[in-house]
Amino acid sequence: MARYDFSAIEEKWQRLWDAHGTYRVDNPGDPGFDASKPKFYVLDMFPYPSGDGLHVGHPIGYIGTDILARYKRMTGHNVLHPMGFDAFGLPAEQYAVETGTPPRETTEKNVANYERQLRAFGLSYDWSRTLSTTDPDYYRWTQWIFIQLFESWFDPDANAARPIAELIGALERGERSVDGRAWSELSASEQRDYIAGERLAYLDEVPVNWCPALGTVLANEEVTADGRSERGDHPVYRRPLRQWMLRITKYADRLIDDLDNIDWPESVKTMQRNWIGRSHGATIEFPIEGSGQRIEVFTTRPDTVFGATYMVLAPEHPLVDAITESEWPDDTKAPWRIADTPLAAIAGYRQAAARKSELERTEFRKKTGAFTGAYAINPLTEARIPIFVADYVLMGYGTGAIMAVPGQDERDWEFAEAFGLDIIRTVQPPDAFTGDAYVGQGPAINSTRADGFSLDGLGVEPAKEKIIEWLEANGFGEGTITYKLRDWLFSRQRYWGEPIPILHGPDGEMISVPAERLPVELPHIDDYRPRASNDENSDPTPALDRAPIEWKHVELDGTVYTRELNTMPQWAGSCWYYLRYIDNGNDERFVDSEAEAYWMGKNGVDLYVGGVEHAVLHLLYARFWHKVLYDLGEVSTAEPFGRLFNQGYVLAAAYQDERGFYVPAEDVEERDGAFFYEGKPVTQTFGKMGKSLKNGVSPDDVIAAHGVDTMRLYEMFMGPLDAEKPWTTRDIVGVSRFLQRLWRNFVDEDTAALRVTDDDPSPELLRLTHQTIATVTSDMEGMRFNTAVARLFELNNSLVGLDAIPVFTADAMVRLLAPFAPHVCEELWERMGHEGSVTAAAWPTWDPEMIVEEQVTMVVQVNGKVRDRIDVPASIGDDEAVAAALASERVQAHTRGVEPKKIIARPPKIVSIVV
RNA sequence: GCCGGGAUGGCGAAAUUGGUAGACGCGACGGACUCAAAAUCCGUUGUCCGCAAGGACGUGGGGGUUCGAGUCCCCCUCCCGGUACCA
Repeated sequence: MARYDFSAIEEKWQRLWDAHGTYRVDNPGDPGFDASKPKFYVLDMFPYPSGDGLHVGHPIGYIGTDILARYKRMTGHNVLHPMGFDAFGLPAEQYAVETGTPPRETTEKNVANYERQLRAFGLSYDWSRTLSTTDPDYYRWTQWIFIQLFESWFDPDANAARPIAELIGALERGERSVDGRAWSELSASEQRDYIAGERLAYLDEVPVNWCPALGTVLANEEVTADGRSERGDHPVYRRPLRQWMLRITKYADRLIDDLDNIDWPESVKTMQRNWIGRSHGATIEFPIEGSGQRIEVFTTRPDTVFGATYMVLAPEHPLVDAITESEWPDDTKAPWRIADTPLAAIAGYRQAAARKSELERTEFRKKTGAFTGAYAINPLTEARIPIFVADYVLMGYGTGAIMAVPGQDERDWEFAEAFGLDIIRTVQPPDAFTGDAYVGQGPAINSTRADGFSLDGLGVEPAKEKIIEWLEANGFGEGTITYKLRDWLFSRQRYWGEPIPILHGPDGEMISVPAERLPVELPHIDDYRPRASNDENSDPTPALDRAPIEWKHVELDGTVYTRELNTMPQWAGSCWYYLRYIDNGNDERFVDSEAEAYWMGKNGVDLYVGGVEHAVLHLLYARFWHKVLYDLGEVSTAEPFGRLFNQGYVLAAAYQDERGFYVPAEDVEERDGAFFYEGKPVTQTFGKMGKSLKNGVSPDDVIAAHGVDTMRLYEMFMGPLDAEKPWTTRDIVGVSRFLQRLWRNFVDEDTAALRVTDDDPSPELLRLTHQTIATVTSDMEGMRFNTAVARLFELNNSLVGLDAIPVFTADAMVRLLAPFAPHVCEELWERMGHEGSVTAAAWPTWDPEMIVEEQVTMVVQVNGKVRDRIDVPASIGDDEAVAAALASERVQAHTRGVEPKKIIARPPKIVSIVV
């Protein structure tokens, strides 16, 4: 028997799908739109089209969503299933720098190649809705959304974004004032600064991550823990720069709280909660001795304030200069006098701290610091406590200053030991406790003031409440909430991104580009190189600084403005693309409201599938933008993605030479269980398939060898969609054989005649067919595609050897398999005499009565061990089941005539006998 | 350290509520067809003892609950992912 070659079938059906617009879906208002059907919006995270093309690990999620999209069509849904390209970003620009090829050309070429590969997978996208974030027709609206952010402020009373015009109106009408001053009392520039400080998009001088090698600043999210750029692994320096920021921090609470309303993996929710990092606690003000000033600290443990025996400021804290003494106080301990004066000690320490890399700060956590010579007063104990500067306190969190409580904090304990500071326990550790700092629960101790106020005996939570009350009553602080989340640094100095649509006026005022002037198109420039340098003190100059002068200057109503030259980060385009698919031809609005209301429904995107690597970045940013649009009435749901699913990575064997470098896996040979590359031995490891491990497998090769339906089936059969799974090329033949066998079951090899009969199936086959429909349907609903395929294997195997396939079974087989192997099933569907695509066929139904077995195998256990299996009627009752069990010779051999102590009957599954 | 997920044959895995552990597939072994190979078809395949009938063991390790545990509870080990001087 020859292997059947499906390539002609696959080519034919892909051509017909395209010609007939099989996967196009209408919007409300379109002539073909059927409003009676429920909607299902199933979305893939769109790819960045790299020059390397796709490997077989990429489409695993796309195939999963495609199967579900096809299943939902067959169960009577209007299915929106689009695909596009996230095409701004560094690689195209770096390629441009190396070769002079404009990023647009590179991007268009890569997009075309990606689309070709994706189409070859037979994915049922509505390609008429495709988009690329780099299309001016698309980024016009990205810029428009930025303008909405710029023209909005966050109204704390409404806990929502509102148009900035409303704020200005309220100020002008006197309904609001600025720090007690009437709006009219403010100068024009004061008014402008105040409004600028309220906008959701604003310029601010902030400490940023400046990467000289990339010539741009980076978001916190783009910098690794050891202080290097996630892209390219270049050093990143902290320095203050004036940059565009988005006020995401105003949404911190809603971004946390609304996680409760969406069906996402718990791990992703946890990552977002941790990233936002909400902590409840208190700010406490410590008066500085001999000065009217106070140091404000944030603590989650205000109940331990009686144990605060010293204070620490971050090296960058603005109060450091003001409080550092010029001479050591007389009672300064000798080890604290690390220089001639406190000023010299602090200056030296700050210099050393600034020189330390992030890596050193985190790797060697030895506590270091310097005494300022100044003292603060603990407002509870009224004790004099020394003020130190130390780099274990970070300027970026809380207030950049802490009260140190060594008794209850491990870091403070370490520092106190190193510097000989007092340690007072204010929480009673359990008797068995042997450690140093005790961070657990327990009654408060040593926490009584001279005036009688006391926390002693209270647990941690009641003590917190009581102390916050005291702090508020006595003007030393209040209960507060602090977040780790910072505002989103939104400007980049790169070329290949959306220009920020802002104009700078001659007096420093800023206006957004009028909507009718959008998009602000990227101008042509000849030299794409970032002003890269290894000098951390070099200044970032936007690439658009090299744009023609005519582009940079804009005249509006007789005033000449200069354009903002920064561009947006890569995340911008992916923040709203799921909305544009709904209505991507619209040049009046970013999305038609009626179409948006229909497709986003009440849960937004019904299923969003992608890699877990976007757990915080893309998914947090997109939720933020969506909420702003929601507040402004532009979209109808509070959350964009009602259900999120993370597909598992595809792993593959990778090979390292003796230097540890990866060698191309496809060129490695195996001999006697050992591996060789160019004749030299290499070692095998396993890892995520991709360029970095040089272990990518090209889908083009797999399709050429086995056909695309085989590839689709194999990717689903490997294992659960959300698990990571190793790719094993050898295993593909299993699914290939399945399709070959299926074809031979349906089509006579010699005559090409259809082997389908009108005869009824045998009772066994009828039952198996109903059972298969039932289990595959439930597997579809649960996205258990691996077991669905296995059930179809079983049904197919049962057809081998039949003279002809009963049409009932043949029909069910083709419909059930169509979402997985659409090309073969379209062909069989046509040959079975159907008009039109199987895509439009109805999903088969089953009769619950037909799946019930009449005879089943009942297990008999004696003392918990299986001793016999008896065929019994499925309807058998307790007494008959027990009788049948006791009658078994094998069972009697183990009960040895002893009267059973206990018999548990669960017919028809099991009878359990205890002797 | 903390948070989340996981560990089942030679390999990928299955077992939806505690009820026949290993469905389905790969590989391996034996056979049919063939000059031969590929392809295809049939059979065997958790481990150990046994000619067999049969028996013992078996879901990372240890303990527990139960007539019965991969599944529930307690303790431990290892692997993967995230995060980390966050006060």
